[in-house]
Amino acid sequence: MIEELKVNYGYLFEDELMEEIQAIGIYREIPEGTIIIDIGDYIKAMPLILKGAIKVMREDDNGEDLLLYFIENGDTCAMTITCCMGETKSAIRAIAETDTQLIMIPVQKMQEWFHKYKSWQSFVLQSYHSRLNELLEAVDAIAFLKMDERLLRYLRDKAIANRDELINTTHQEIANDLHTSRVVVSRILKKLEHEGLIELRRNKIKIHDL
DNA sequence: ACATTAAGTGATT
DNA sequence: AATCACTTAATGT
Repeated sequence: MIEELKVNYGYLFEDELMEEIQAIGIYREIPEGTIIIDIGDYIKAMPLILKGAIKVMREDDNGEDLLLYFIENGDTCAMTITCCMGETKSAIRAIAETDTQLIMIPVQKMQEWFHKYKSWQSFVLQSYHSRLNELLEAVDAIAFLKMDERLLRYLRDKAIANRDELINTTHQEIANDLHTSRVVVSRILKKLEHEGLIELRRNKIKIHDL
């Protein structure tokens, strides 16, 4: 566990901060599919991801999901950062995309460190910045890309998050993430297969050139 | 062998 | 791009 922390964050934080993280942070292992943070939850801790990936979803009025982006090793959730500033509820849902190892940092500590450690401050700001960019990309994708382009992007993102070109999912699940229907997903996937970009099997999609 | 769930397809809006 | 209705294929019991 200490190893994982070193590998992912050692180069970012000074030794003193690393020790505080180890002393204060709560290590957790989260199985795939677990809801880590749900919409409306008050956030009391900030996760530092050691291993695995998390998908961040938004929900519409009808309770339908839409995937915003994936977060991976060495990253954190931007929602927690905003929430730490005030007493806000989460506007997103975070689900473990794969089995995930992370360290939970109490919000109070994360505020304290913000003033105490320069490296922590820039890490938080940097994360916030990249999450915001990913969010804008997600908006662009929904607004300007056609379904086939969105789907291809989705597959690539998912393959990267999982660090595996063989994706394990159903067409129905993809449809849910992209907020479309299963039939549409099946058709586009068939098309992509004919173009030689992917390979389809039951519950599995292999991506050829990442 | 049968039931269940995933995926493929034509037609319609 | 969504929905319906139906078929076919894969998998579990």
